[in-house]
Amino acid sequence: MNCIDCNFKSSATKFLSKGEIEELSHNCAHVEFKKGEKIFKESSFSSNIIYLKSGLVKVHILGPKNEQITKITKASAFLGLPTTFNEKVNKYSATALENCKVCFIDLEVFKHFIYKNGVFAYQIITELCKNEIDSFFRCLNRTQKQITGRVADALLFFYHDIYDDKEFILPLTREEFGNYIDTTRESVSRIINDFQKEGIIKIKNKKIKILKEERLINISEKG
DNA sequence: GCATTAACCACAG
DNA sequence: CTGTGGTTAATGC
Repeated sequence: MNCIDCNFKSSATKFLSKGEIEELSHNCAHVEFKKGEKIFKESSFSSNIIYLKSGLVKVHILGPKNEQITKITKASAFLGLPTTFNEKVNKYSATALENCKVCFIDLEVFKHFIYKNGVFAYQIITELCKNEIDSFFRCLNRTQKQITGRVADALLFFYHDIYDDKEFILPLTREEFGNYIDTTRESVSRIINDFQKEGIIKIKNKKIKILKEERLINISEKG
């Protein structure tokens, strides 16, 4: 496996020197996961940085009551920075929502790049900052919007950030959808059906088509 | 009080 | 796994 020819390089990896790419090649394992498989597991040992090359993933933590879906990430992205960088044990799990291609990068080698290559480090920091801002907004939305607004948010998220298409297959069960936006599967069902009755979306099982984006944005903003 | 919101429970496809 | 209906608790006019 040679990383030079990889078509899925992260914005950071593009700034590695020839020698560094070579070093990466020798310390990186490519693995494929099928939909539904766990990529890494909370409270298990890990000494790798995990990079998602293609596919879609849910990141989740087991809470006292149920599984909380922290975020949904599509490629390309680093999955296990905060969980591995200064920790021996994973603080959360990641599960494939679609078939995924993933690279496991040796932590020591990765750290070495950070020490030696400033531009590489800068790119990593940029990604981390973006993640933090995203999580701030998700926190805000979760706590200050009511469920209708959160469902609208999530639908717009899938449209804008994940599929870039008004019609898509929801990669989550109703239960997971609930865990993602902090509510119950029943509420998700009801609100999605209400949206359909009002002609805002069209839904058949997991297949969703957004008909009135304006209305969704409006609902999302109103909370 | 009365209405709204949302969780919980139960039952049925 | 989903959808629906009834019930209940909390919150807001």
